[in-house]
Amino acid sequence: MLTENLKIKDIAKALQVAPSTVCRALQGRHNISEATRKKIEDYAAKHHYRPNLFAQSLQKKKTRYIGVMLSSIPNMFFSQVIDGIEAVTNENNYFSIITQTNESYEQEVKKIENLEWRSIDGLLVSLSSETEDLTHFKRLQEAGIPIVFFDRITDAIKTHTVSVDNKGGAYNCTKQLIEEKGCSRIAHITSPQLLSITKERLDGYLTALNESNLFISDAYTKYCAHGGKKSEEIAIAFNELMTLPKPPDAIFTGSDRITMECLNLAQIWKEKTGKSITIAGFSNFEMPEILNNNIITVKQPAFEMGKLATELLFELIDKKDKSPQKYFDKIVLPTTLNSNHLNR
Amino acid sequence: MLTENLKIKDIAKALQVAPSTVCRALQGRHNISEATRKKIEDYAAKHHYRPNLFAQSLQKKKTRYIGVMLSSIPNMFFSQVIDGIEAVTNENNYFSIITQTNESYEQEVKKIENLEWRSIDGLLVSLSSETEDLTHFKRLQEAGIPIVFFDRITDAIKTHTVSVDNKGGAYNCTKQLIEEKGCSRIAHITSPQLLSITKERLDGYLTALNESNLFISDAYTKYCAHGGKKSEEIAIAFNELMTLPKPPDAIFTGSDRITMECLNLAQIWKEKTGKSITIAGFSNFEMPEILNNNIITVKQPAFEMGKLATELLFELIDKKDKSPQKYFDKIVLPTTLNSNHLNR
DNA sequence: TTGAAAGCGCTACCAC
DNA sequence: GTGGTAGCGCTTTCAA
Repeated sequence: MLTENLKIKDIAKALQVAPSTVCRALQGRHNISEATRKKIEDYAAKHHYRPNLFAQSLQKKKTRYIGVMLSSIPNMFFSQVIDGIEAVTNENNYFSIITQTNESYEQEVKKIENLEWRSIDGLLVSLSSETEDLTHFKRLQEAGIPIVFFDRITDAIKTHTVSVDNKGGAYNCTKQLIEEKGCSRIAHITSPQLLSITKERLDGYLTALNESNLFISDAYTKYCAHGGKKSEEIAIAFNELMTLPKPPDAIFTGSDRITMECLNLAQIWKEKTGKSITIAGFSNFEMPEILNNNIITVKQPAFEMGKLATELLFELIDKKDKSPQKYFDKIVLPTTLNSNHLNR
Repeated sequence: MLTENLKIKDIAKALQVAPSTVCRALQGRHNISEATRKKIEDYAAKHHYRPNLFAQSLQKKKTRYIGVMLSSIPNMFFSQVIDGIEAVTNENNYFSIITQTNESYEQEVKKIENLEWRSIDGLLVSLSSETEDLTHFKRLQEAGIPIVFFDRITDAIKTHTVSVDNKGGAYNCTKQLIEEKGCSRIAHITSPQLLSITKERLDGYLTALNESNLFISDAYTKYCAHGGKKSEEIAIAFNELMTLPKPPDAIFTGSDRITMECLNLAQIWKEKTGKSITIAGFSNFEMPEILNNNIITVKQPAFEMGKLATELLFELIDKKDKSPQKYFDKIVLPTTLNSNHLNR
C-alpha cells in the first residue's frame, strides 16, 4: 500500500501476460501452464508482491480477521487466553480484533454489530455475565459467521465450545479445604448466577460438601452481580458472611478477582478481629506461592484454551463453504490445583 | 455485509437521485441542498446504512485500524495499557490490532511488515528489549503512517511519546527502602540494558544510593536479557547476588515479572537459609497489600498511558494530510508508591 | 491455456 | 446543486 506497491496489472505488464493470468498463477490454480506459472510466481516473489486486502475483501467478502469478545483484557485468565489466540491467528496469517464487553449485555450487542460491520471471518466468545438473550449471536451465525464459545459457554447455540472442568476444579479445591486445611464451614463467593462457569463451580463445591456431610446453607453462597469488577460488591458479600450467626471458617472463591480481593479482605479482617479465615479458589495468577495465607488455587489452562478455540474456529471457517458442520466438539480441559502444601 | 446490506446505489435508486449525491450527503459536505441532504440522511438512518469499509478503504487508503505493538499481553502493565487503548479506539469507531513482539527484534520487524500490509492508519509501540535498529519504524513513518511510542520509547524517531517518570519512581522506591525499611545494601535486578526504562530506573536507583552515601557496586546490578520472560534468568541473577561476599539486604526490582519472581525467590531463600531479604520495585499488580514481605511497589498509570498515547496518535492521524507536525509531545506521567506502611 | 471485460461498493472529478 | 462516470485492485466469468 504504502511503498508504491506492486499490483497485478504491473506484473502483467512486465511479463507481457493478461492480469487474469497473473491472478490464476498467484492463486495456484491448475488451468495454467507450468512455465507461465513459474515465471509469474518468481517475479511476484522477487518483487515482494502482496495482494491488496481491500480489493480482495471487496470481492470475496473475506477479511482474514477474526473477532474476540471477552469481558476484560486486564484479567490474568483472559490475557493468557489472548496469548493463545494470538499464537494461532499469527501462524495462519490472520489477525484478531479484541473487544471487551465489560460484563455488559448492551456493550456485547453493540460490539457484535461493529464486528459484523468490519466483516470478521469468525468469532470467539466468552459471554458477558449479563447475557441471557443470545439472538445477536444467532443472527451472526445465520449470516454465515462461525462462532466458537470458550470459558463462558452456552448450549443454546450449536457450535464448538472449549471450557474447563469447572465442577471438578471446584470439587478438588473444596475437598482440599476440608481434608488438608481441616475447614468445616466453607462459604462460596462467586460470579453472577447466569454464567455456565458459576453453575458448574457451585455444583462441584456443593458435591464436595455433601460428600463430607458438611454444613450447607444458601446464605453461604454469594453471587457478585458484576463478576467482581467492583470490589465493593465483594466486600459486601464478605462482610455479610462474616457477620452471620455462624460465620464460615473458609471461603471458596469463584474467580480471579474475587480470590484476590478476598485474600485482601481476609487479611484486613484478621488485623481487625484477630480471627483468620482461609481463602481458596479459582485464580490464574502465575505464582500463588508468593501470596500469603498458604493459599490453594485452581488454575485453568488459559493459553491452551485460546489456542484450541482458535483452531476449532479456523476449522469452521475453512469448512464453511464446503459442507455444513454436523457435529460439534465440546472440549473440556482439566484444571490444576496449586497449593504450597502440594508444591513444596 | 452479511445481511444483504444497503448500498449507496440502492439509496440513490429509492430516492431518485444520483449515487454521487448520496455520497456527498452522507459525507456531510456543504455543496448540497439542505432538503436532499436531510432526505438522504433520514433514509440512510432509517434503513441502517453502513458503508462498506473495503470499498472505502480501497478508495481512500484509510482503514480505521490502528496497530498496537508490545512485548507481551499477559502482563499486568500491558494489559492495563490495552484497556486504555481500547477505550479511546472504541469511542472513535476505530479498532486496534494487537501484536506481541515477545521481546524479539525479529518478530517486531516481521509484525511491522504484516501491519503495514494490513494498512493500519497509525501505530502504537512499546519497543522490544532487543531492538537497536529502528529502520523498520522509520520506513513506516516515511510511508506516512504516524507512530506514537509509549513506555519503552526512543529519541531516535521524531514523534509523540508517552512514558512515566521512571527515574523518579525508582528514586522514591529506593529512598523508601533506605529510610523506612532501613536497608543499606540494595541491589538491582532489572530489564535489558538497551531499554529506555531500564536506564532511567537505574539512574533513579543510583541517585538515591548516592544521596545516602550507600554502597554502590556494578556487581549489584543485574540485567535480565529476556526482560524476565524466563524465570531462570531471574533466579540466576538472584543467586549470584546472594552468594556475593557481601550479599545485599534488599533488591530493587525493575519490572512486574522480576518483582513477582523475586518475591518468590526471597521466600524460598528465607525458608532455606533463615535469612530474609527485602524486595521492592515496579509492579502493576492491583493489590500489592496481599503480597507478603510488606512489599513496596512502584505503580504506573497504565490505563492512562494507553489512553493518552492513543489520543496523541489520533491527533497525528487527523492532522496528517493538513499540515506536517512540527513539535512533538514528550509526556511523562507520575508513578505512585504503594506500601503497607503508607496505606494503612 | 490465455485474454478481455465486467463488477465488488465507494469516491472524486468533471460537466451541466 | 446535481448527475454521470472513471477507477481504487482484485476476481471471475466467458470467449477465444
